[in-house]
Amino acid sequence: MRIGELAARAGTSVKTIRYYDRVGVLRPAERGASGYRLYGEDALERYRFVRAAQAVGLRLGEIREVIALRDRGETPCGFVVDLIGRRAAELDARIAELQALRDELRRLDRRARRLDPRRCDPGLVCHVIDAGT
Amino acid sequence: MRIGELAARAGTSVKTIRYYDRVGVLRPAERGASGYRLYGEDALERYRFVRAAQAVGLRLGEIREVIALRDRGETPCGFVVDLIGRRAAELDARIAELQALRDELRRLDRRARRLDPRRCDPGLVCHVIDAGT
DNA sequence: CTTGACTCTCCCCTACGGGGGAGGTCTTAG
DNA sequence: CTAAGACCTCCCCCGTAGGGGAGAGTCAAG
Repeated sequence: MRIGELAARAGTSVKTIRYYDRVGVLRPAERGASGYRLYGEDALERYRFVRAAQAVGLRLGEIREVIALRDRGETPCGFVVDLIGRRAAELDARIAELQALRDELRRLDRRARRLDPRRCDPGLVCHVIDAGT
Repeated sequence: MRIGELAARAGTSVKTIRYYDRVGVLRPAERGASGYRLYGEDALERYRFVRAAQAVGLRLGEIREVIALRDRGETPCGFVVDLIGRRAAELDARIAELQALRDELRRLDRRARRLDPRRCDPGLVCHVIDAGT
């Protein structure tokens, strides 16, 4: 099938399919004489895999590596578990960071309620933030 | 003082100070005859405010608005509290999202341990991810 | 044979906060 | 006076996953 049909059946845009070709996660089976990308039925399944992998936080570059392993006949499971572990660690760090920021905002908000806006120091931009430094 | 001295005293780069001028959060007091940016002592304090505001998640565009309010003689406290509230809500949503993803990764990891790599379906790219769809 | 839908490549654009470097001017110490 | 170092503007670059549109070739139906 051609790119338009694949995109329609996959429920995505032609641009996205072309982009996936470019980054190497979804290559067409072949190119027609006119240069058109031609895909087999398996392209649909492959597309769904890419989406599922993206949904669990893998980047297209990583997904490409997973697919390359598979195409070389190896089982990418170990590699995938590794990736997932690393992503989980990054995620934990990121969540902790955001939590800390969230706590800081809560603190600022409580302080803002205690401060009197009329007693704002004119030399500062805003005592809500300035004093919290 | 000129831009190099301000950057050194603030512990940042000249590029950053120029960028802050461009986006309007830290304007020089004046320009010398040669076009050089000239800053007063207060620039250092203003710089610190910008950093503090960035640290609590405000974007430069928002910081510029806060400063503009202040420069118009108004107290930006209410606006700042508003901004902080909105940022907190965004943060909550983002944290929940990342938590959900983290839980999904945990689930995948547990499943990967139960699956036998040797019984990977050759028709799929990776059963760890595929089956989780 | 023509027309309209489809496809191709190529290039610029998004958010965000700057970094790198070119090419030209200014200042200041020796 | 001259040379180094500081400064100026302007333009392109990073990451991520595409979106928008130009200009040109291709395919199918009427």
